[in-house]
Amino acid sequence: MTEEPHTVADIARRPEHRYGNRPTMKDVAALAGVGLKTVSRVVNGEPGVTPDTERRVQDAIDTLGFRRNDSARVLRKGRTASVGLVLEDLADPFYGPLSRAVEEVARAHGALLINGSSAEDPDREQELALALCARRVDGLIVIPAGGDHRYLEPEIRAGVATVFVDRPAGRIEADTVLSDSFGGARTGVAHLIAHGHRRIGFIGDRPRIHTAAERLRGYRAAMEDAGLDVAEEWVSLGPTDPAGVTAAAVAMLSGQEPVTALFAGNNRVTVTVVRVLADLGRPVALVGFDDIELADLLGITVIAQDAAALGRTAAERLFRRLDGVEEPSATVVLGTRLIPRGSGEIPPPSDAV
Amino acid sequence: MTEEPHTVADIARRPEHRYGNRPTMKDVAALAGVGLKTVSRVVNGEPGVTPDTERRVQDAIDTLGFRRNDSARVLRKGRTASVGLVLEDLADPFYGPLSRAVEEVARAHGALLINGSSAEDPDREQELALALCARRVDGLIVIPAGGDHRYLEPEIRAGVATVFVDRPAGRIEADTVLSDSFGGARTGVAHLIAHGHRRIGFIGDRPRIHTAAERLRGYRAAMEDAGLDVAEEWVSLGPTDPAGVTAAAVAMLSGQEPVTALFAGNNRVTVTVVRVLADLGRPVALVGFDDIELADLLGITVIAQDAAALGRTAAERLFRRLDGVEEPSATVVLGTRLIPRGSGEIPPPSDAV
DNA sequence: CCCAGCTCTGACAACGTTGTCCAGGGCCTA
DNA sequence: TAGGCCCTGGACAACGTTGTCAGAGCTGGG
Repeated sequence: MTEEPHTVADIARRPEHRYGNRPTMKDVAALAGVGLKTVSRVVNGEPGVTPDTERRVQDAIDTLGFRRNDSARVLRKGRTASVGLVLEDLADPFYGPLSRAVEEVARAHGALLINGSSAEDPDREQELALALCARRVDGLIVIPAGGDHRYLEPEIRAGVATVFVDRPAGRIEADTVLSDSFGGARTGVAHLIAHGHRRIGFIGDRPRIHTAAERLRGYRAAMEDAGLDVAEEWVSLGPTDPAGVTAAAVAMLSGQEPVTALFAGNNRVTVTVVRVLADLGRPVALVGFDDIELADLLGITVIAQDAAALGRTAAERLFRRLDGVEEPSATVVLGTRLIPRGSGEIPPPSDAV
Repeated sequence: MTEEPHTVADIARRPEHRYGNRPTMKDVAALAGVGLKTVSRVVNGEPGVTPDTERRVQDAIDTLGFRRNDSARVLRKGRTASVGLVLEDLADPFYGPLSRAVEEVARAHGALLINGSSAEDPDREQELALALCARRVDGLIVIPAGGDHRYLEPEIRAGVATVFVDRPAGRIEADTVLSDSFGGARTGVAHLIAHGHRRIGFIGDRPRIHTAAERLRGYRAAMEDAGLDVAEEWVSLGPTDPAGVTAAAVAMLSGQEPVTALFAGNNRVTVTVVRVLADLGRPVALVGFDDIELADLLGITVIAQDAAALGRTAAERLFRRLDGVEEPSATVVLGTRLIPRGSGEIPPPSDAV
């Protein structure tokens, strides 16, 4: 060492230190009476330091409350050991488990997860994803809100591993993990048809959302498979706020030829529809896409997708990329599961055709 | 500029560039034929650049797909414009809205939110919080899992603004935002007593969790207010996994003198208890702490706390600190609300004392 | 015609860390 | 005892950005 030792008081006295007076390795080195690099070695558990020196350094670290500045470390090393997750809304119960699953995988790989909500806004998705890239996350998992992800091309080319989940990427080729929205909806609607329904309503989200379009397609396919026509007034395509869904459901359930069954396109729609049906007083069959907490108690038949499996699969794929595995990008489609709980097995009223 | 222009191909040809061949400001400067600092000025929208120069720089940026490296920026500037949130479990529906509320406030202040789950493990909470500090987050919001937060003292002294939410900090003085667990539980239990119950069970979490202890205290206070004794077998203190709660509930509901009403200490407990009661076939009164989705349809009376308000309040306090407001640390307690929906208004059976 | 004052630009250092490389000292062997 | 080797520790550069400062070019007034 070349300078007189720095004490805690010395450092606290520095007038305008940027990190609010944080000690650096240099301070630790000065206090311990060793060189800068020796401190680095101790901090990183590198070999080549005698136990005695190590103890002196460790004491200095504890005395000063030193913590390594990862920004500087990242700058030097080029890897941040962090991955980003851009999702639609953390408050949506579907994304909690997904995010948690990603976090667990990241943790197992020693990486930190940074996530943000796009609020279903394409601009905000882009802003967030690029902000994460500016932070130099090693990888990115995106639940697309928008339909054009070419803005990520420079990043991907620059080496940011990227995986899309729940919805496919737009106008770009990339790894993708999806639930089988088409097949799930088709199964669910076929289930209603098998229980005798002929007039079945579909309440889903705007078709610019890929899963919503796929579920609508599944609905139409099931109807067509059974040789049934679809009246336009049986189909509602968002928005899916409670008021919109309530209005749509009420419309379908009234009039000359009301639907006798409903298929709900996602968890939020299901919840609202259940409320409408509870007020209705007349039994109407219902199958919902996505499982919901307490659905078993309410006897709601659902098409369940495994949010945690989606997140886990995507994260594992991401880390395989980060581990250097080179393979062509692929799309993985995870299956869904019909869980009959009563509401989907209600027969149509006898006076219905 | 002093070097020959860098082209996209030049940069791609670099053998071992650490960020997977990312262009830097130097590259942009070389391609645009300007100095380094001019690029910096353009990127940051600083004045003093002629429109013509700015256009040349912007073109080079677009051509190369340049994105500023925020790690280097942070290192230089000392502020990261990011805050960390350490919570218990992102998959818990209570924390989704809380996290989302924090994110919204952060966004409004131009900051990014980094969050992680402690899984209710004190060691993991510490590991996560310190990892966030190493990333030099400007501020930290913590939902404590452990009871000793002295490990944060050096960080706080070094200028990391810190706010605790939902549970108080242990052995350290800091800003805290809480729900009124004691008052809420007392109100809920008093509600059951007002409806005629004398033997009331309490199923909560381990008392080392502050909210759990407070709710237990509220239960005991309400019972004492009414001059009622509490039998030890009426109180279950976790764990709150479904099996444990089911066993506890079944035990309290059987025997010579079963309880006629239950108070559930949190949302997970409530859900499990509702399942048990559904299987029981006999009406038992229930009040739960925390609101749950669909609780209205199931007619569950709850003590509701506002998770989003907790998050918002904490985040606002955090950013006031970051904006330089100096004031003594304080604890804010947010009120709870009793929402009667039926289950809490069931009277005891007539043969009960 | 010259210089003051402005605008625009660029050279340079610094942020805190890690990788490279070299020096010095102790120990073993011949 | 001398020479070589290994082990420990330190000096220095570099990562990509921003703040400081000074210089170049231009305009306008004296």
